[in-house]
Amino acid sequence: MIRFNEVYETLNAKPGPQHWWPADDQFEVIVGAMLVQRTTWRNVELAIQRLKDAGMLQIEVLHRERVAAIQSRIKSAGFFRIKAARLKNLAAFIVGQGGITALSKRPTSELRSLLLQIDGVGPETADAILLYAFARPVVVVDAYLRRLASRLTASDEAVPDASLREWVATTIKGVSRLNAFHALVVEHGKSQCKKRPRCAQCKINALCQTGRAALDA
DNA sequence: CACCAGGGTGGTT
DNA sequence: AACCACCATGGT
Repeated sequence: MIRFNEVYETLNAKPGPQHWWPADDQFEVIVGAMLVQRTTWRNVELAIQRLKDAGMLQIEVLHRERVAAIQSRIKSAGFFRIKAARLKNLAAFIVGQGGITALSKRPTSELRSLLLQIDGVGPETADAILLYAFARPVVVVDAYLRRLASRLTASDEAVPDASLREWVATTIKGVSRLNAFHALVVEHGKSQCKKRPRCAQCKINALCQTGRAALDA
């Protein structure tokens, strides 16, 4: 297995963005999680700000708002038609569940299956919401982590998600560490070479060099 | 001009 | 179960 604590330390040694998922409240985190799908955070920030300016970034308001009005505010985040419909539906779901406070009282596994019922919330978004909005100790498995893990294996083999979850969970303990770990993985992933199968050609290869030494037999 | 970004869904083999 | 097209704007 891969010892991700060494990966963590390696990535953490490099200076990077500090407070990673800035938001005023839990709902803003959840909205951001939906908007950031297949989009840059930069474009999501603009959309969130435009929602705020219109006073729409509140559950009850968004729940009542016209889809067309939501669309016009989030265009910068891309896929604005489906995302607008999903945001409105998301607000309706939260209202139907008795609000964020009520949801916060649910056990993690139960909350996860609830989130997965929401249209537009898949495994990754659900885990990001659990970790960043509800502060649950959850491993977020995304494309960056998969690629990183495959590069830490001897011949760039794909690592099953279940193994990734298990390995990260056993080496990265606690909400704050899991929080920082996912942030580090994403930040590193952005600058990591995607085309080469090996890390030798990458601009940032320090991680993969040390990372390979972190492999168990 | 092509390619990509902190995915998910629905349809086809 | 493994692909596939699609969603759409903004940056490089």
